[in-house]
Amino acid sequence: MKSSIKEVAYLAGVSIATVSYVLNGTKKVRPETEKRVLDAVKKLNYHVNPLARNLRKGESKLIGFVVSDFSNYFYQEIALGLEAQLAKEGYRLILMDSKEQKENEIENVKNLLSGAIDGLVIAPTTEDCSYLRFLLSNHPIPVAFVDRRPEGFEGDVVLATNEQGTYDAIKVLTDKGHKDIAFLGSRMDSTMEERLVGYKKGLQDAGISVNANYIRFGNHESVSQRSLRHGLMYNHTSDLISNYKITAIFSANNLATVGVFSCIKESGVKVPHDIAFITFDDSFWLTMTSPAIAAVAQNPEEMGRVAGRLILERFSNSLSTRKDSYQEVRISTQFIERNSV
Amino acid sequence: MKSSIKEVAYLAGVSIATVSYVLNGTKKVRPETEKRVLDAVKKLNYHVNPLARNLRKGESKLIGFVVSDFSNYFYQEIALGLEAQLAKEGYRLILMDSKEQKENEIENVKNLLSGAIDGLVIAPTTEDCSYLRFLLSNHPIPVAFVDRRPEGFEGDVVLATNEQGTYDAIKVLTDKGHKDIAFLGSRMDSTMEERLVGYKKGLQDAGISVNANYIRFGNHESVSQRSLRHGLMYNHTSDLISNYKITAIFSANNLATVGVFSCIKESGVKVPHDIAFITFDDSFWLTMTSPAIAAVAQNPEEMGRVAGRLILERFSNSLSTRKDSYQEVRISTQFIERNSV
DNA sequence: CTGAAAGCGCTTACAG
DNA sequence: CTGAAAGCGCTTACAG
Repeated sequence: MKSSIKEVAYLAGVSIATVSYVLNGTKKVRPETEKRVLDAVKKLNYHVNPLARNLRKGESKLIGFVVSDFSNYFYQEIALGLEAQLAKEGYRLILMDSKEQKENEIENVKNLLSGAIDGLVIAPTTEDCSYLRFLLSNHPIPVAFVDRRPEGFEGDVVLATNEQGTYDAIKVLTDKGHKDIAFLGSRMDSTMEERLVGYKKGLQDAGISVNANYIRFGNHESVSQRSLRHGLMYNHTSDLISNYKITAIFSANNLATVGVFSCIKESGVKVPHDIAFITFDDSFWLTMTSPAIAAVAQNPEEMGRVAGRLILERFSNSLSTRKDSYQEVRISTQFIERNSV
Repeated sequence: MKSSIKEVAYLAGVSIATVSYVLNGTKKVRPETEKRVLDAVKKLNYHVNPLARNLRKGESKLIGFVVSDFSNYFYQEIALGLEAQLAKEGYRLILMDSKEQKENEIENVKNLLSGAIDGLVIAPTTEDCSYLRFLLSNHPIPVAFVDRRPEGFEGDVVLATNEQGTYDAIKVLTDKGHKDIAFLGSRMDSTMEERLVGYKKGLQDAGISVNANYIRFGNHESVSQRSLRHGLMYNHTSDLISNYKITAIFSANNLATVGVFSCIKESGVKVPHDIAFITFDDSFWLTMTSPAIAAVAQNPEEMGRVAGRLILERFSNSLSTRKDSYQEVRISTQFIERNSV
């Protein structure tokens, strides 16, 4: 059933080179000849064999996306933007989930490399990306990172304005007179560090001193949205509510929020009357709760689009070898006011 | 930097055939020879060029997944299960979002076919899949469908137990004495039809007659979770609450629920006191609302896994040409009781 | 146990 | 404007 370029050439009475020229528009061909080729193509319902083209051109038009936790909708939206951006230039996305485990991440990259990919986008599970030095030593493909800045390996990076976003939220709280504001983050990393800086600056600018008891983190373990409901964040929140005189909580990412808000809800604490609440990361469900939850919205889809753009630029500008040109792009966040403050 | 099989052969003092035999274990090779090859491989940090292997073997180890609406977490979880299942056999997933538009779906399939894929999984935007007949006529690859049964094209299908799941939920309501139960679905299709059958049977078995006014649908337009909040479902709910004496609402999918619950919440109706509420499709956020929302949980991850298994079976059994062997697999749903009933 | 050689189906200098 | 031919880097009958 499947026909090859040879059959087309034979049927059209030309060489396979001419068929290729017509199909790719790489050389001028006499209109009459072109028609004969096109007729033969249609008659045989011929399609170029991409496997052969790939080998010949040394490219696959495939980009790998290794994502730290695909069950987190934040990353799903990044994938959405990335896919859309790549599609514009005829590239396609291969998705691999690391499930918050570094070893899976490494395995995924290896797996991707053993297939054929032209570029790599990574949302790393932890900042340590030194393993890439070895893995990529014989694969000169561009790599872009999203959400966390890598250590031990260089590439383009796309991050949110974590510090500013948090600062904005804290300012909303301090403007309303809050002085005892807790900061809860699911786990410490470079991104969380930036948010913490925003928190501290926000307090400082309002003349409030930082209380170390009010700052809590989860652990580096793998955590799913579901298990988080009654996990470490839940306990931290419970402790803060019971034993400290906090009047506001800033939850520094969507994973933490699941545990924090579960606790708030189950404790019968009134939001915002007893405690005001703001979360980093927006989602549609934040309007389904009572009250609706104010949020610092990231723009994950845009982050994905930009990561895609950065990778694609490496192909067109053939900058892929120029290490000095790596870009760090910040995507701005936006405070979304709702009844929880 | 990149070395080829030739260089390995040269360095090891053997033929390229022998290198291939060692690397693939396809033929017995003298241990001593094997060691020389392996040493050369390590020394050169050689990796097989997948592009060449693909051409030679006529496969890409790539499966395309064309998903009707990737912003819907239901499909994201299917992708998760599918990816995991395929990874087990060394296959990788290419993801394409149709954004609820048939034309995008067709474009995605074309795009995928013009690249190299060994199989296709489709969550179709509408049941009409006759376009595949033409597109796949020269691409003899297996196709599996999830979530909706295709019309005009055959393949393996994975569906939830839509009728039974709905029946279970309605029974919970009728057992509690509800007689005026509304059914709201975001749009009519084969899957929704099955749920509607479950609804009607549930009422019938409880000796309650169906009231056509209580059954409402959205339109076939593209709908995002966000825009749905105050869309057609919201209006239907508002109408039902204001003008009919309903005591319970069954929302037949997660998209509808966003609009329905938004309206319930904003209307100040007390759940479950004034109106009991159950939704099809579970999600973590259903416990964040007040009250938590009871749900008929599908198992999208399992649906993805099974779809992957069905595709992989077609490769190993070389059944891909046997049209008569198509399977329809039902993944069971589970009622999850929460305070909304 | 090992190798020479064909061939997967293209694209692209090169020649005319 | 068109074609003969090299070659991308593998795998695999086939021969010995």
